[in-house]
Amino acid sequence: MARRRQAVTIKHVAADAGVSLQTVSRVINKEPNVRPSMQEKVQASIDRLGYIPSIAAQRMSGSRSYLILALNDRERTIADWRARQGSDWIDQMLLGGMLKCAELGYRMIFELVDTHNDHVERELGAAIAALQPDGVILTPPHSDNPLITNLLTAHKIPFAQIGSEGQGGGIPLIMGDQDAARKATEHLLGLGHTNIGFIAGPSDYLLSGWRLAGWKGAMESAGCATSGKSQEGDFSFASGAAAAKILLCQSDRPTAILASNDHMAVATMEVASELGLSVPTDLSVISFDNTPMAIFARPSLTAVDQPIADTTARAIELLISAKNGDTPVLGPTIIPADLVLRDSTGPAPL
Amino acid sequence: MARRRQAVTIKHVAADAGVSLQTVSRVINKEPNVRPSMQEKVQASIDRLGYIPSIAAQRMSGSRSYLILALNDRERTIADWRARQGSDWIDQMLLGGMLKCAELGYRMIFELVDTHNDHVERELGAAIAALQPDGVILTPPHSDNPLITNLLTAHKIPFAQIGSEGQGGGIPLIMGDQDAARKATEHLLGLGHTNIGFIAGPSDYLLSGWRLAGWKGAMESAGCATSGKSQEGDFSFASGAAAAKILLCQSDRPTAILASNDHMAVATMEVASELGLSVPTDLSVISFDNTPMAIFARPSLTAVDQPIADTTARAIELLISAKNGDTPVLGPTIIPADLVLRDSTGPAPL
DNA sequence: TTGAAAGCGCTAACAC
DNA sequence: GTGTTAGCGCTTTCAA
Repeated sequence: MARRRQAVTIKHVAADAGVSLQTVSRVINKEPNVRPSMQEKVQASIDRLGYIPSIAAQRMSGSRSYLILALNDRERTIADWRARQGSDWIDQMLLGGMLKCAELGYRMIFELVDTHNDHVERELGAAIAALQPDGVILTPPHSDNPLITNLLTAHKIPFAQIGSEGQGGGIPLIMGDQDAARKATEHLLGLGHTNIGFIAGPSDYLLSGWRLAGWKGAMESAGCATSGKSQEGDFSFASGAAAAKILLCQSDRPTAILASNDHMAVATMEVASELGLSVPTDLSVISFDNTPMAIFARPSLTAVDQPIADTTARAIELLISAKNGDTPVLGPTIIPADLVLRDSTGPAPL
Repeated sequence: MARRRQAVTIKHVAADAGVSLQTVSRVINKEPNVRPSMQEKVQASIDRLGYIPSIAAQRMSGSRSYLILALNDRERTIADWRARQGSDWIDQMLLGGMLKCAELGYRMIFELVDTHNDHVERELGAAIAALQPDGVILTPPHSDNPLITNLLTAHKIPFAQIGSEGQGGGIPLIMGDQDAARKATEHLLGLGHTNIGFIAGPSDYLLSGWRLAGWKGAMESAGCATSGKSQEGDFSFASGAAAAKILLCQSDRPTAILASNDHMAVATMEVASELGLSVPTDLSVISFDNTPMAIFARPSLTAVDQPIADTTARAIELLISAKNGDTPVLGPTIIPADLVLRDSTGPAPL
């Protein structure tokens, strides 16, 4: 295969504009100290020749690769893809991240890593060596993995930690779980519910705690009891069903349940149906995440949306700012989550 | 920001192993004419130092970037993402493509292009100049777009055309639509159905024709009538409902319908329900694509799976072979599609 | 404000 | 079979 050469290089532009390579480089990188007339002349040549810099060459000589690496857990991601159940986490990251990258002249590359073992360091190290990304986006459950955060810190590569409060020294972003849980609970309170159950996520996810706190806070502010009204699941359908069964078989049965993800909410509706309860007449249900499952459930689920796209987009912006040496934002960036109203919620039964 | 240097370069390895750069390069690239003892010694240094070549440097000097570009239609992809209805085309491409790339030492980068206007050339040209990909994967509806295929041909970049018979000079891959349609129809015939309706996709999609031909072929082989039993939709829910209404209001109503995608199949079930027909007792329904919607539909849909992951993986293999100068496969590569049995099909009513 | 020179990490081409 | 040399396209450093 023939040696491949760039069609139009910086040399062509320089020759065309009658200036040095360096001046063209300055124009490309929007550096100061270029006379406007020069800048215009060079830009005209660039446009005329349709010149686009090679990112490989930029990376070779300069300090940037114009590449952002997004890391996801290998096992979970592949399992979701194979299940074809419409878990759209990756799509939403792509939606927010790719478009924002494109806007800023960057590209996003996905990489899967094994969180469970020590391969992480080798795998991530290889990706860093091969690509030299300008920034890395970490996602749960490894946003706070010290093996990863230490490695990135050592390499001086800025990184965003989605769903983390930023212990690792990166840029933390969280999705307003606590506020959203409060909002969802308040919505139910507004519908007249006072006995509202909660199905929590596993405690090793930080967001499980945030969601729980939001529900608890809203309940307590309204003077409603929370004791004995919450059960922990592990995000799976089975665990949701088990939790729902416990809550719904109590003598003082809740008239509404807030479940920490869509799977557990669907399970709750199924259990309700088995018990002869209809949703939303006898029981209102609200879920978290708003994956496609929430739309397709019958009745469709009122859900707290997870603003993955917005969060990823913001992560990209902050990463590039950090790379540019801008002063970092203090504290975690919170992306607010909306409540999407559908058919699984209604007024409390009399 | 400090100038970033590679931690371990080919030089370090060469020094460590006491050989020339070139020898290390030969080992990395698995070139012949390296004495086994040399190869082992160098490999030992590589392993010990944890050396990984920089793809930017490889691209700069050599003829490969180790990057594969996957092109998708901007408008449709973004619309799907925003709808959050679980269309998992991109996920499946990622599943098949990313894993295969990783296996072969490549990376996959996604890019969205506007198919509708002449921006394509500018957009794609820019992506090519910036990334210099070793191969490009084209997806419907622009697998045969001459603006794109000509540009790639001119740049001598190998490209795969998914869902195309290969008019553009690329590597064509198709997903066995015709065979699958035949299989699906035969499945219905096997259940005793003889009056089987078909809802076609829009005629500007090549695969619409293939699916239609498969149904027609199976019907004719079985001696069943096809005239008046097919209606064209445009893949939307509304068009599916309209087509189903026409088919199901005929005096000689079909006992089974094969719809060219999941949306139109769900619409068909809804229309059946309105007409007081129950699925699958009175009417069997089979869909194409097997997106998450097919799982969540009630009853769940028996569907022809679209093997996007397998197809993408194969495309990567063929692209890299082409890049290596291997002799191309003749004719389109056909990836067989399976029929996934669920609850929307049953024996023909008596 | 602009230009010239050096070099990033690697491979192709050629010499030995 | 192995080493040497000359770049790839760009930015950095330094000089003018």
